Amino acid sequence: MTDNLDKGAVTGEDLNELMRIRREKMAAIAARGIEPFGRKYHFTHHAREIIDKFAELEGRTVRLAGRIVAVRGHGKASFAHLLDMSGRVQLYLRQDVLGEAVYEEFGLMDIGDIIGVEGEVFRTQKGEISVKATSLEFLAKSLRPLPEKWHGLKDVETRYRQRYLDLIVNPEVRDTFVVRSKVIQALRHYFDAQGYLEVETPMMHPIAGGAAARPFITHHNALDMRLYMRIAPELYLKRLIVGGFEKVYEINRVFRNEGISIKHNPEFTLLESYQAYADYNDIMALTEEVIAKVANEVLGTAKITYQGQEIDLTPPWPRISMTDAVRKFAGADFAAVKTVAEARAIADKLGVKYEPKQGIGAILNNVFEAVCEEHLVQPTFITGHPTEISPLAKRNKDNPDITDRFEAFIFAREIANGFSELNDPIDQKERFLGQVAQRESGDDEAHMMDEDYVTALEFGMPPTGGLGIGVDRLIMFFTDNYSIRDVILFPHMRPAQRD
RNA sequence: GACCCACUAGCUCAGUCGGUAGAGCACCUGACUUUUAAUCAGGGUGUCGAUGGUUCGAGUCCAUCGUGGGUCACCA
Repeated sequence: MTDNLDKGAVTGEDLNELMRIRREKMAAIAARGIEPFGRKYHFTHHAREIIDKFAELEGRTVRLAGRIVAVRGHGKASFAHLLDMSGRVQLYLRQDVLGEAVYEEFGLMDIGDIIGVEGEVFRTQKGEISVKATSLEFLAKSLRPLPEKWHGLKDVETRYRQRYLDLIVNPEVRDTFVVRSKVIQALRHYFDAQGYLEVETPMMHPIAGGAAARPFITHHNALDMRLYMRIAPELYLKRLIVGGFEKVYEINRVFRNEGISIKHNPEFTLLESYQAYADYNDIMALTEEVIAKVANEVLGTAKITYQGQEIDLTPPWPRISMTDAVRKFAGADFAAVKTVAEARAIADKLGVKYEPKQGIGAILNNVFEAVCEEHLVQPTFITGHPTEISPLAKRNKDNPDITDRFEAFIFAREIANGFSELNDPIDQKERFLGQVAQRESGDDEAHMMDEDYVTALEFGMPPTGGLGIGVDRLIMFFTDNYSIRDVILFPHMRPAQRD
């Protein structure tokens, strides 16, 4: 494989003028007996600290390490800005302080170079807190020019493929991923504090279960067997509930072999939690609480603005059944529907599509998705999903055609899904058989039969409430990003060049 | 997968009716010891995504392909 970006990296051919000049500077540095690519540098402060603690640091000597992101030369003196993890601080470099030789070495430094600086903290005449350099050290010569200082890097393809550039020049991108880290930390905080045990279950499954999605398929050589990248950790987490862990959760990647869009990446981060002796009402309360608490912990407020729309995450969130939602927004009463023909008639009238194999429940869900979802801007729980589309959820006590299940919607997007878990192994096996029949009739997203999971249920699983939260989508709301690719460091892309 | 749009200098972008490729920043040369999108004088650095085609002549028109973005479908 050749990467056109690195063409000439070894041979020295095909370099554009900007890169050639940097190579020449690198050679000039080496000719002075200095390593262009340095070694360990002991720094004492970050840029942010110089600013924040100026009162105590003024006049003191500090050591900083970071990347040069701007240079303003004035003959025998220069200004530069140094960027590190914390932010940026100005450097002031004077020939009479550094000496002629070191000042010449500064002349061999480019925007993009990573350097170590020792100097004295002071404030310039224009009032900017700065560091007057007394020594400089090359830590890494940058052989390629950075994107432009003012417009930054806008080309989305380059931003995703070379995310490091995006992070260097676009501060808000850096902020997004700091928030992402804090959100995940806050989620762990919450579940840990509630007495949940964080666990890790297999990413490679002999049977891809726990969701309706097409899996990625791989192969284990030594065992000569097909394996699936997991589409959900659900069935393994519930095995742990059978094993006696009463509260478990997992935050990690799942993989679904589906289309890529503004809302979908083939691998995404899912939080799943299970609580024994609880039901879906408990889990709804947990869901609204954890999301509001994470918002408060990370953003300092439960009122967020997403795409110009204020969204209040403060509990409690309204709860409305799927049937009631369809009655409200579509004016159709599925509670009165007794036959598939009647359901189809409603769908036809509303212009909603359905497939021949779909029953009343699936058609109801189609109508809900087509007509109701768009209205669910403020956080809302939709409950009572049809049994037909919920093969792992417990049936409602009064109506076996629906389950004790909910989905949480924010800004018309599903953000969480939970239910009272089906713990009746006889019913579970029948549901699996129903799924298998659908699979055999061509639905490759229907669930597979998982005999071992049924066996686990036969040993007895306590009544359990379960939850799944799409973590990337949550982070999209918290960082006001419209595309899931903007909250995933390295979103999936095609290779830049194909043979 | 289908449809629509985009691809020009390192970056951000212009490029009219088909007639020798442009700007700002960055970069190079020179000046400048408190600037901050530093300033001043000079310098254009390019496989116009790729390959074919039409044409006297293609960044521009046509076809195919590639990559990206958006919408739809599937999904969370």
